[in-house]
Amino acid sequence: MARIAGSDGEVTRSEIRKVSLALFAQCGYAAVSMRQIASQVGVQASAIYQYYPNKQQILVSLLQNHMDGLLKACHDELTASDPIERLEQFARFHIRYNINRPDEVFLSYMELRSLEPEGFATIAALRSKYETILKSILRDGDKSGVMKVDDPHVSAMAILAMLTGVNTWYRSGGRLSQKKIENIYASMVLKSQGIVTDTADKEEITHV
Amino acid sequence: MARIAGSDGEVTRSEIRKVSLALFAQCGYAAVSMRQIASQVGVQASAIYQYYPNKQQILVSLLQNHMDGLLKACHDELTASDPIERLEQFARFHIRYNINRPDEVFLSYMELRSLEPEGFATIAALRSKYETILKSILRDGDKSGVMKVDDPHVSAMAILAMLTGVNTWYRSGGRLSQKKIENIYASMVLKSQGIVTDTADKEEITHV
DNA sequence: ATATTAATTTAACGAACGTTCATTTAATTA
DNA sequence: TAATTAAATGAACGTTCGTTAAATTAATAT
Repeated sequence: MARIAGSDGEVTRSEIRKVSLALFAQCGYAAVSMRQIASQVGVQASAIYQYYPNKQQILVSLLQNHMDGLLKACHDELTASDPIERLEQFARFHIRYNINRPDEVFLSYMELRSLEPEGFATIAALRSKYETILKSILRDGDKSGVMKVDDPHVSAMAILAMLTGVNTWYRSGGRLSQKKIENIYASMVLKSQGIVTDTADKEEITHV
Repeated sequence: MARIAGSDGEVTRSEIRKVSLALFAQCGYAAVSMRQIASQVGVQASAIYQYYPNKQQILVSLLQNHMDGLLKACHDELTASDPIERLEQFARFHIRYNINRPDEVFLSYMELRSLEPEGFATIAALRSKYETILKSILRDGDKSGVMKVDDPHVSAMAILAMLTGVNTWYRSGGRLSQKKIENIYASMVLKSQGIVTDTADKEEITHV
């Protein structure tokens, strides 16, 4: 056999992406074989080489794609100029965007180590760009006195870790709605940087 | 050749552990071969089987060991009875303990997926035990009114992710001392749960 | 109808994998 | 000193790995 009736390169390409993403996230890049991917796509391993030059490039392409989408969406959603508002927008955006892309996020944080130097540099630069957005907000908020930021770099890392961590426990259809989760995390992020939210109970705070 | 002059089983065993830990953390469990471990230990691959029945058991043993140590140390350090003090003790302990064991922590969070069902159940139970310690503190603090905890489970996950995240950026000999980092994180954790720290600047908070 | 391009197959490559086994040498015990 | 145990070796097992090459069929363009 050779070409199959009804076969379409674009469909196969996107199937390879979908399957690779799921398998890499579930088993880890190194533990997944080309034959495993091919099998789930419904094709022989050699067919994958029509679309990607090698296994490594599948990973690079997936990560590149994710980071590009993240940066673009973030830029579009951060509309406020006030630092506090911007921080809240960032927190809510990060939760909302990542909670629906658990596999991409997991890959982005876990498989940087599987990248060869060139791909690593590319992806690390994109991540750094994203981190800088948050650091700028924190620096602005601290300078204008509306936040208490001990160290912008540490705060940024702490906030990102906290927000991204939602993917370690959240499963759709669980006890809490995405909106509720977004609210809880946004509130914790603001409070962690010395911003008092207006969710009533203000007397609680003055007991010290 | 066979047995080497001066060879000692206990030394080799601990070398295997040390090397496996470093390699698993750096490359991922699946990407590391028995020959690779053996080579760094200075021995043939077959010699490893004198100490571990298979590759999987090396990983299980490393993770088991780490979680046991973590739980034991945590139990010893959490001496306070006041919820706020206990939360601060927990935050400081988690940072201090984990910051000096980056490889173990990385493994514990990343390679659960590499465990076969039996090992997975064991390690997951230990982790759950640790998480419960933090959840109890948050529940106590919320009930007695000294904290504002939206949801103990979410707060616990958020705090743990935030604290554990320090290992993604901290490198010894960097700009900040471990003590300073501990302070910053402890402060953020307390604030995130509605506790106002006594680091002055209280008027900042009342501006809302 | 024919030629070309797209999509896939089958077969094969050498290398590396985890693991087992029989053997060999060093250290310890009797 | 002889027998036993401890610690390691080297060769080999069948399997799987990523990747390449040539062949084959389907769809499209001429």
